[in-house]
Amino acid sequence: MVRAPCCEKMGLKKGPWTPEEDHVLVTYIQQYGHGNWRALPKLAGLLRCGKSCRLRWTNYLRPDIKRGNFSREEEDAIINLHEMLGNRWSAIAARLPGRTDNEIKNVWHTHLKKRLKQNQTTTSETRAHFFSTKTEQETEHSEKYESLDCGPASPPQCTSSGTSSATTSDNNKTCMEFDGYAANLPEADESFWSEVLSAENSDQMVDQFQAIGVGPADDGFCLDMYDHNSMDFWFNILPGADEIPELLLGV
DNA sequence: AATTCGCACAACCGCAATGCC
DNA sequence: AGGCATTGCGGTTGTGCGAAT
Repeated sequence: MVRAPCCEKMGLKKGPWTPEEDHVLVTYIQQYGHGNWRALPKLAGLLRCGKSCRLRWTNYLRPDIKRGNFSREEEDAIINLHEMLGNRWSAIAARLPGRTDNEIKNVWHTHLKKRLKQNQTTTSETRAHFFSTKTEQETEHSEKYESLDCGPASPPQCTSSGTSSATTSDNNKTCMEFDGYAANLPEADESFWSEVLSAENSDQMVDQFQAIGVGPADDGFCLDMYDHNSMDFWFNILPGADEIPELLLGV
């Protein structure tokens, strides 16, 4: 048995709020606060359900709400937070003063998803270029990459469609999701760096790692390369390399 | 000028979490 | 501890409006 929507109760109004209703709600809350949302509409003389009043207040009428377009900084923040938190809109909103979860959700679905998709297309072109120019040996490597335990990933908690991110660390491997697939990559420990340094094109690779501030600890760089924990990170470094190091292939 | 289409945003719905008795 | 009421949250829908045809 499905619970009937609260507003189906006799006489309760649905749909867009009128300025008069807004005025009544704001005046009441300013005067008495909103102790009990369920009781509020009756006390304020509104023909709305408490849920509708709460939503109207939290998403639109609250005095601390910042109206108007999102700045580029805010959009970037949403994208970053979404990468970290997933669709936890209220958690994202908590980090963006004056913005509501509903507003952020709308902006995400109308603007940011598209923006992300465009960026992703650019990245995919880079990847396509990388794989189209690979040598025979690299082909072998990329086949290995493609044959990693890369079954479709379980529904990603913190990734949006098509994006990538590191998820868990397990058995000394870091699991990465990449366009819906998961790959286990090794931890970047000392042996990782010794393999990098002994690779044929080590100078080139080390240059590229160092360019982004990542490298072996004794070279004065941080070891925590999984701060850069997306496949974009790897593809940004690797296009210039002659081959993908075995380590990155999880071999 | 009329109609269609797509976008943006407000509002709703249902489930989950939390609080209270 | 269990049941009910309330609140919070995320997904989805409805509506208004401007652009395109």
